[in-house]
Amino acid sequence: MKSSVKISDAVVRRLPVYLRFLNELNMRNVQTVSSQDLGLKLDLNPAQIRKDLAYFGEFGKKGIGYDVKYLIEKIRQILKLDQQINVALVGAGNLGHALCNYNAYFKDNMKITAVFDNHPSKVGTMINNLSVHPMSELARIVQEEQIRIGIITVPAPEAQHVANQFVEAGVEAILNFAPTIIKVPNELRVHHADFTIELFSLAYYLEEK
Amino acid sequence: MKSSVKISDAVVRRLPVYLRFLNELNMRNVQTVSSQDLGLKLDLNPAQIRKDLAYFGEFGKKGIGYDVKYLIEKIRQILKLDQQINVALVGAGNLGHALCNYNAYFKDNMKITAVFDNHPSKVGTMINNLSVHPMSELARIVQEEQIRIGIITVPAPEAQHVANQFVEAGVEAILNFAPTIIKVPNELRVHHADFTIELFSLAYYLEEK
DNA sequence: TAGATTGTTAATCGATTAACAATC
DNA sequence: TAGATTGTTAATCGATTAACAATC
Repeated sequence: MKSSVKISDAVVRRLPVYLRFLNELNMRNVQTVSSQDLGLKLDLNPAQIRKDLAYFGEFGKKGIGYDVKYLIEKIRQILKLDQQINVALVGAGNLGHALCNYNAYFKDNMKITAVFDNHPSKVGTMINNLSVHPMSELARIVQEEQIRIGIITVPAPEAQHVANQFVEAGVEAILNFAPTIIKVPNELRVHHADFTIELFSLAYYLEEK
Repeated sequence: MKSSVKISDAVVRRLPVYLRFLNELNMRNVQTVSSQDLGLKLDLNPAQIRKDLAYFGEFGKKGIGYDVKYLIEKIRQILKLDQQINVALVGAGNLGHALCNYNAYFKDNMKITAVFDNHPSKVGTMINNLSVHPMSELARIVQEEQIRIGIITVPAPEAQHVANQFVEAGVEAILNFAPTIIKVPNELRVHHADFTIELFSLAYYLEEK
């Protein structure tokens, strides 16, 4: 792993895409894959894939390609998915519910281990095997369960407030689904999963009527 | 509107962000806003904002800034949100449900007008005021209701199949929430709303433990 | 008029792609 | 050995930012 070189966000975001397809190949018992194969399937330039991977080490074999199992292991290490990462979710609506359903899919790396919501009709109910806690317990549970990532699935007007509480509780990163920009201290990382942007920008590409 | 110049996707994706904040300003009865103000609030470079807008026309006034109401109108035109755009959704799970709840939020521009799911326990149930149809009715309803955008909220293994049916039914664009890459003919536009990429890439930025 | 702010050009920065020696 | 494919450098392409004349 060549440290010192700053890896761009564009590169980091392609790693999960590689990982997902590699897992698929592995399940089909494919041993080896070339950047050519990957590029074809993922709509990416093979040179870009090789360059992305080369930031982190020499994972391939000239003339052969990449060993699928080995590359999976390496990308999991790079993304820190070789350790369990606990996640808390605030907002037990339909979206929050949907995300909890992914727990199975994530295997044992990245796991939603606590759900919060302040609405009286939600507190105490169960989502899968997790009970919904009131926000007053956020700080305590984040500490006790060593939760490192917070997911926000509340309506936009409440998102900043929830973010503040996550910051105070000590999470290291936030994934915000609310369609609004939240401000946090520099040492935290925030990603936005804002589908309204995807949907509205899609409209731009429709044919003129 | 200077046509001929190809507008990059990065520019197009910022337009909904501008629009959202402008709507907020408008609701607070703010008359005018500068690229400076916008940049501060949206974490963007003011020069970039001016350049983005200038691709489409001269919307501002030197020394003053942009008229909020006027700019809202213009961006809505650019994004084609000044006409109603009907949307179909396939996959009546929690995620599909969550998206249907946004209908109110979208006012009358972009509207989910039909929901589909092939699971017997779903067909015929109601989501808000929409009844869930079987997939066999997709083509007919897309035509009858002039649906132009398809949203996919089914599990990954079914996503490509649903996409094919959308293509056949004649939608112009697809928003795919399934964590897999779908292939469609070139004349269609596909956007991916894949939160697993956001979540996994977030892990990369956690502190080494 | 003086201050503010646009629209736009030029400069910079960064990301993608092509090309190819090295080598399995 | 011949063919395939990597890792990496150099070339290209595109996006962001700085700077500033124009002007409200």
